[in-house]
Amino acid sequence: MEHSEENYDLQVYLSDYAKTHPDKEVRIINAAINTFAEKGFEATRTKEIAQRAGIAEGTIFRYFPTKNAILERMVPLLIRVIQPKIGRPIEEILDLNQDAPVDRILAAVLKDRLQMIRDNGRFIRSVLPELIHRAPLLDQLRQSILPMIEGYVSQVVRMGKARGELDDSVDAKLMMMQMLGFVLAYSMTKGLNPEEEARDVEQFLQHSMQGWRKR
Amino acid sequence: MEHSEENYDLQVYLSDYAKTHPDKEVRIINAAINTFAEKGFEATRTKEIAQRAGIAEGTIFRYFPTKNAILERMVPLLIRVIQPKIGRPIEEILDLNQDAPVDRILAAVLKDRLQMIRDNGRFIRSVLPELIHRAPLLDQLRQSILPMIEGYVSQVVRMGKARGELDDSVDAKLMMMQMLGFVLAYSMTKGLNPEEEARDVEQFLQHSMQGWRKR
DNA sequence: CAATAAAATGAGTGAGCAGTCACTCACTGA
DNA sequence: TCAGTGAGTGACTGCTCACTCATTTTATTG
Repeated sequence: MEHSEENYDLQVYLSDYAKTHPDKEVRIINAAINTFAEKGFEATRTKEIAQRAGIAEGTIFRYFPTKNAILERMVPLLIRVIQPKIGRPIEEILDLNQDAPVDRILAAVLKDRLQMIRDNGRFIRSVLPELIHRAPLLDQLRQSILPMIEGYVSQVVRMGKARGELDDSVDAKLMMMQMLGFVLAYSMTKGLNPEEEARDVEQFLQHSMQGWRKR
Repeated sequence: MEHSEENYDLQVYLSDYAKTHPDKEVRIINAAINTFAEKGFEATRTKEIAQRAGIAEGTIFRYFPTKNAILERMVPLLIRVIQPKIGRPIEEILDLNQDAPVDRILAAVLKDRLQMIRDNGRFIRSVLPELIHRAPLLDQLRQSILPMIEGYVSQVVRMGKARGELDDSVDAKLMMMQMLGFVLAYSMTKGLNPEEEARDVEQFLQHSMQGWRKR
């Protein structure tokens, strides 16, 4: 399908899991991530997962009882990969850079989100589409992500209001939706290359901040 | 799955197709839309489509060579359903209401989009998820929708600039992305009920317009 | 009301595939 | 040196399900 794209490697983004779990299990998950991302869960044959992982088909079932179980294992792993990416940068910016203007903080956050999606695109694409008709797994993902984003955005909003940078009418939920919407629309319509992205983020924030600024 | 939701009926939203095509064919498509929306394409058995359509399994294959062909037929139908919904209201507002302020036009457009998604949610949910790993079909859908939205938004932007309501720096593409993003984020996070939606749309536009207005 | 054509049916078929299991063999430790 | 172990293997199995087709039902025609 997309031959140009490189294989995703869990080792890079979740090295502690890769270190504390059998090599073969990690190889199976990696093979599954990449094949699911390319052709989807249903169209992926366990035979192909085995081939890509460089093992025999039967070995898969020593580590996972069913094909489904591979997908189920992937959900908490995806959460572990993206949750710290959501939390850490905001905390860093809030702690280390207390006096940066709000729009600089938001710009850094947006760029960081888009970078995260660029880095983990394959992993996200392998899991997310399959969750649409698996409500429990989707909820698991949603509930571990959305409240966290909202928490951080309202922290920024409180700070901005206290400093008199943001208008009192600004609602954290709506602001989160505007930012989430930007990230979503951007991921869907653009090819996600870093240079033009940086420009677009600036332009988006320049306009959005006008609407949020104290008046 | 979601028992509360009513069955989607193509007849309601594409009556000319329903009139010019065999009754059984329309029944099959309706049954497929609703079953795909509930369990997804792969998990849907042709037997179940037949049962819901009130016909025998074999009859499906008199109207469609393969199960896949049902999905492929659905894509142009979805386009036919949502394309006029995108075009007509904007044209109406632009033609009949030349002197309405830009933010009123945008509010009407946004509300109309959200209503369209509410009306055709089942149809969209039955088709869209299945296109993620079928690039040609997805492109077909994207290319018939995105340019149209962009065209209309730039029309509004040109008008707004000419009237001195919108700032010269406003970029139609970015504005489209902000609006598309709002619709996307809204569809994903909210339960889509009309009353609170109207309030949120107003709030969104109130802030966004601050950023777009002539200064 | 035959006679013929067309449409509809659903039991049957077989290709495809997740999951099994009898077997292999590298390694261990006695 | 060799019995014991268990991770690893891949041919095999049993089942599912999209699709077929011989038969039945319904529509059309003279």
